[in-house]
Amino acid sequence: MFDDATEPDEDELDLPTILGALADPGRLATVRTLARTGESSCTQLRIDSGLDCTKSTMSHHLKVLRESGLTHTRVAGAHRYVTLRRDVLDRRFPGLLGAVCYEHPLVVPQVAHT
Amino acid sequence: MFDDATEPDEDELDLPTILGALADPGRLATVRTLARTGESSCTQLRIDSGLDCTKSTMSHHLKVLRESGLTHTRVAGAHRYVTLRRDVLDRRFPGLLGAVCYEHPLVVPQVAHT
DNA sequence: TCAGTAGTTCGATCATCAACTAATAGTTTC
DNA sequence: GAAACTATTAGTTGATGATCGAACTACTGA
Repeated sequence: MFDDATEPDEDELDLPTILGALADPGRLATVRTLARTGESSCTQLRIDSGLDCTKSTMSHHLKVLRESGLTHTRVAGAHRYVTLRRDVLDRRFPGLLGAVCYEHPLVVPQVAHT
Repeated sequence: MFDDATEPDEDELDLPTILGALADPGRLATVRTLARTGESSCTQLRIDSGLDCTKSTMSHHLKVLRESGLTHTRVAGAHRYVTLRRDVLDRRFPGLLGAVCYEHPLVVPQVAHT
């Protein structure tokens, strides 16, 4: 009765859909956490991402990420392990993960000094 | 009575907000058109982007793009000219515009041949 | 001044989505 | 099998957003 936990094929990826999945601050934080920690679970991601939400909400976010094609879910017993689909995403949308995952500091105007 | 047509400052840009603006297929097409053609008007963008929508809808999309910080609007008489804020965006989110504006071909599996 | 053009705003509709509580499915352990 | 645990699903509510027609503002030029 549970989902197959399958994600779309590489040729089915849709950029607006992916951007929509990333447009939620919680999901963006989750993707960044995945980029940093690698494979993780629903419970662990809720901790590491610092999201203050219920399990069901986190589960919902993970479903949106999976169905957009951003993540892959590996079912193993009572656990589901989520990973970023780096290879696929880098092929279809080169530079996107990098641009989105790493915080860039605000450029502070510099005053020349000796 | 009309808007000031001002956009947020560089330090106010918010990535989820920008991704949300780009998550609409029509707005993504508009941004790509702007990247290709440079400064353009509401009417021209509606033609060049191939969006089948009314003026009011296009105006709404342009407002979302402007308020997200993606575009700048120059008011000149009866016209409003829209441009992509390349410099600002490339500083705050390096690689994002490139990843989002240029369509990458599907990689077709290759068979080795002599 | 009046008609025409460019673009915005208003108001309404319809769809989507985030969030929650509560219930359920499946696994592991006792 | 019962209990504990992980995670998903169902159902609801409230908010946001896409779209449109119509009215409106603002400028241009005859």
